[in-house]
Amino acid sequence: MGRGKIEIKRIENSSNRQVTYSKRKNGILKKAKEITVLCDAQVSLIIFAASGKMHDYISPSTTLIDILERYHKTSGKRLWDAKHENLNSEIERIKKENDGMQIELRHLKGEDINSLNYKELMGLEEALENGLQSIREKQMEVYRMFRRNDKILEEENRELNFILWLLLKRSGGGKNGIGDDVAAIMMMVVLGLEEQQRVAVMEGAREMDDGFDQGVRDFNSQMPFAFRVQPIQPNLQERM
Amino acid sequence: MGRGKIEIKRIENSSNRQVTYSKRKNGILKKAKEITVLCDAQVSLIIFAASGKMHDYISPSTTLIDILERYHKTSGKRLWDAKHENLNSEIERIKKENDGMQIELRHLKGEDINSLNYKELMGLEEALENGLQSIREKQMEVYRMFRRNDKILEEENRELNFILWLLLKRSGGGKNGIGDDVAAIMMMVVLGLEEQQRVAVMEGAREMDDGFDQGVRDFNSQMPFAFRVQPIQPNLQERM
DNA sequence: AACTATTTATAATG
DNA sequence: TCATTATAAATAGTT
Repeated sequence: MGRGKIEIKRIENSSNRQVTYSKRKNGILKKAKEITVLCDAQVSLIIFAASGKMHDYISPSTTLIDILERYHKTSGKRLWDAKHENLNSEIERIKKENDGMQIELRHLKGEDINSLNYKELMGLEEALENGLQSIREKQMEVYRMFRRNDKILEEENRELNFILWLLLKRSGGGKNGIGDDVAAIMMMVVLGLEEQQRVAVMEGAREMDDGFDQGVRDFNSQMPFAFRVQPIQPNLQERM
Repeated sequence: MGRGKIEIKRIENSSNRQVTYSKRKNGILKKAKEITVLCDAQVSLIIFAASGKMHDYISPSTTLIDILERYHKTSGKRLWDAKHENLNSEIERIKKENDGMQIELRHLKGEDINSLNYKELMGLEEALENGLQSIREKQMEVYRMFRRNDKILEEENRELNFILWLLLKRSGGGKNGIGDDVAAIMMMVVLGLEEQQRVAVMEGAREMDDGFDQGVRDFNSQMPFAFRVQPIQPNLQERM
């Protein structure tokens, strides 16, 4: 239906092909609309050009989904069912796993155990005992960490208090005494020191004092307060 | 394109409509095939007649699924995704539930507890202790059931053995002895009796015997075997 | 994109 | 439903 008859085979000339595509595409769309109106038909027409451009027509009385559902029913062909079935079977699988775990959990919590036989009860008991043991070991570990931390803190506290006391005492009376502000600054410095350095400062402080033993005794009986310091174990707070 | 021009509106004459449908349907299918070949296009065409009859054409270089997938990508329209997404989200949901339970299970078994804080460890411990307690109560219950059952069986056994012994002893020598066959029948009868009746029979048997105490003593020392009887508690086997 | 010669589709008819 | 045919519609090649 044109100036000349053409064979139905791929149009090699690319631009001709494109033009013909455009014309015929419009023709088909028009025909699809017409048959819909004229004959009460329902049409789903999707056309992809070689370029990737898409054109479609769906009869207005319906939807593509509807047509596909009817297509599926009528032709019996699969379409997207495969995917659906995969998903469905995966859901089934996971649900089963789920149920199994749920039961196991309930059993471990001592629920729904009427249906269990003696052997199963023994197995459960063992599992629970093992679990309890692990938990308690972990708790003990945490406890030991606390205690260790406390000890370190206590020791540090004691040292710091002692230094402070020493400084304050000297500041008050002796000829070698230092001022309150200097004592405070020294404390801040000491607080920022590493362990070894702090020990060195301690040694120095001892030598500064006239009678060390007496100083310790006085310190133990007179020191009325303690410093707050940060815990040495990192993450300790998180564990509380 | 016919003997006369027609308006594009529903053909009221049913048979005309049907004829026109048939002709135009063929026309569209032909055009779809032609554009496929001429222009490298990919076409999916599904037509439903008002009668319900379906006709379709899918370009041979592709599949309907493929076209629908491309349609989905290109147009962004939903299609079957709603169902799909529902399934997917359910899978997600269940998987999460699953993971949660898995973690809980592992924790209850004392695994992967390094990340837990002290409070959580305490909670776990309590849960395990509760579980253990429930399990042990259940075990105790089963144990008591066994013991009760055993006691009842033992007692019954003893009584039956005693009766048997009594009968056999008399059957052997005394003037009041009964025959072996009669003794066997009596045993069967006694086995079928209710508790109270059996006790009554026992009493009778005692009176039958000349010296009851001596009889019991003899029985205890001479009886060489025990009867097998059915357990009284039903379902006891299942629990083993 | 428009034009138009020609082919093709199809409405009416038998 | 099938075949025929007059005519409308589609479109290939051209401008």
